[in-house]
Amino acid sequence: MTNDYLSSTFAALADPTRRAILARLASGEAPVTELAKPFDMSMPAISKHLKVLERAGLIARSREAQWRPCRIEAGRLKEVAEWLEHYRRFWEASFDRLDDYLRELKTKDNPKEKKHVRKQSKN
Amino acid sequence: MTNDYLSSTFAALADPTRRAILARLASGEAPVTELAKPFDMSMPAISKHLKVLERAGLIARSREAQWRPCRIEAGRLKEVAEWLEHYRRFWEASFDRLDDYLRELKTKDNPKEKKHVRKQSKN
DNA sequence: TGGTTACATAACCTCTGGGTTAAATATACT
DNA sequence: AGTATATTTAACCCAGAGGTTATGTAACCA
Repeated sequence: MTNDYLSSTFAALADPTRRAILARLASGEAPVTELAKPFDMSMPAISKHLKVLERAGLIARSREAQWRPCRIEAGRLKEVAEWLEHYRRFWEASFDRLDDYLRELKTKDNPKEKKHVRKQSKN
Repeated sequence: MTNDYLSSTFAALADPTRRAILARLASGEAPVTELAKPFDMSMPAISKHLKVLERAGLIARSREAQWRPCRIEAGRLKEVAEWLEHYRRFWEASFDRLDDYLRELKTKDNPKEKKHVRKQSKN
């Protein structure tokens, strides 16, 4: 499942340095040295971050002489967006409407339940 | 900045158990024992996962007798969605149009550049 | 050929994350 | 008061993440 990828994608995004690198790459390809400039961090550290991003499928690296330009690879970000869509109603609906939704779900599934709804196939 | 929260939110979402818990909670409040049922895992492990989700602001817990019902708290998910929006064009635009975009960005910012664009204030 | 630049790999350290079992706490039930 | 149920806390273990310095490799330059 796409499930497997989600864990490594989220893990990769959980680091501010890596998110900053992605933000930089959003304005175009860049070689490693340039990506490293904003950070007070050794090159190997940056290299590791890039490897994490690459393994997570968030960036791709090519070769150009002695440079290794990096660019954003958007597929996994799209998967994250799709995963998030399942929860959109939680922040878009007004709270009242959300309550309505849950109450409806509850009574439809298990009319006698009072405390909490029972497990039901998710998603 | 919202930046601080993003790291803990993404970190919380990087675990499949925790995402499954969120998926379950998407269909309504549930107490801890019920959340634990699908998993071959000790209660303290679940308890820790819930604490991570709570600290990340992804769930909230209340009290009801000896139960601690959990529910989704959508604010942080919304922040993730907003963060993602900055990258939407990367998976939505056709590749040609993306190339156009980057080329335009590049020439506008630094007309003489050939290999790669220079650093520029991000986002 | 030798030096410089760009980057990766190796070896190491430390801290945290995710799991365990055992014990504590809180509420309800009789 | 005494037991059962629900949940958290404590103490521990181990693997992995994120950083370091030192070293290796590859391409360009003179």
